[in-house]
Amino acid sequence: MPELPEVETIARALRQGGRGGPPLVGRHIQRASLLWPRTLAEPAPAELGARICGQAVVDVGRRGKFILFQLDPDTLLIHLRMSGDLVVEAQSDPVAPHHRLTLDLEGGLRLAFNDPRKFGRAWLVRDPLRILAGLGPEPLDADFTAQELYRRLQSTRRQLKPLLLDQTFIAGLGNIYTDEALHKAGLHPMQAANRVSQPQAERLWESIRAVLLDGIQRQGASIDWVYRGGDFQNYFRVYQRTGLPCPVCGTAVERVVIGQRGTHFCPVCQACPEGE
DNA sequence: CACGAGACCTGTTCGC
DNA sequence: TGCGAACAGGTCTCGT
Repeated sequence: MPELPEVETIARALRQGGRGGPPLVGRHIQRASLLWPRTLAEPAPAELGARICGQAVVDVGRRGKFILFQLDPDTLLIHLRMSGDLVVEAQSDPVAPHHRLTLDLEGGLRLAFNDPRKFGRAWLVRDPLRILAGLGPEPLDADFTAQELYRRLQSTRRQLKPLLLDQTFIAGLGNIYTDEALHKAGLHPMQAANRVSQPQAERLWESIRAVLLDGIQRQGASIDWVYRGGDFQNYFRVYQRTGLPCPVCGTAVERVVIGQRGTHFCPVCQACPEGE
């Protein structure tokens, strides 16, 4: 489920209400339940309750694909990985089978980290930068310019697809939005980064921002049984559209595997680079 | 440095 | 219908 637009949508809803839930900011945490120990990366499970109880939610934000609950004085970071979700429900609701961590809040509310595949992780730390330090630039920030992207592309020969998925290169892109951005930019997913021209880099910069902003505007993409809410899946250009016509030229969309990830592209619009 | 494979997990869908 | 294989929005680690 969770790439930058989905994570942003969830963070906004938790901060200001939305998706049917009330805002969390200002509420104190009264109780913590860890139902799958490995979900908590830090601190040791035995320390969680005593440390988090009594802290208030000061703000809810996002960095890359991390959701940040700014407490006082700690920060709770949550990464949803493949199948995680955050839901606000009543404490009187039954605890769903895939809830891995729940926090009881003032007002009879429960914040639940639901994660069928158990890949998601939570960190309760004093300094969030310790966890976030390695992340690349935020693609929607003002200081992430086309020039900056071009400069970073020049520094490596890696293929574009795995490079854009690398969170240290740029934060927040996942399999969906990478395929969508490369198609919009007309770049082949196997193209070597340092062979992208400056005009191509500018087009890629514009495309990355456009697909992310579209995704946020649509409140993310809902696929299969995970995640619900957004409708960006109805506007996919290539992702999971193997064999269907490219929206630009009508050629059948192809699927290949690059870096162990399914990759969708138009063989005509995204011209095959020399030697592939 | 760059790449591939395997691990971590469960649920759904596809092919026979 | 049943059953195993393939596949899924992500990242980490290890070997070459």
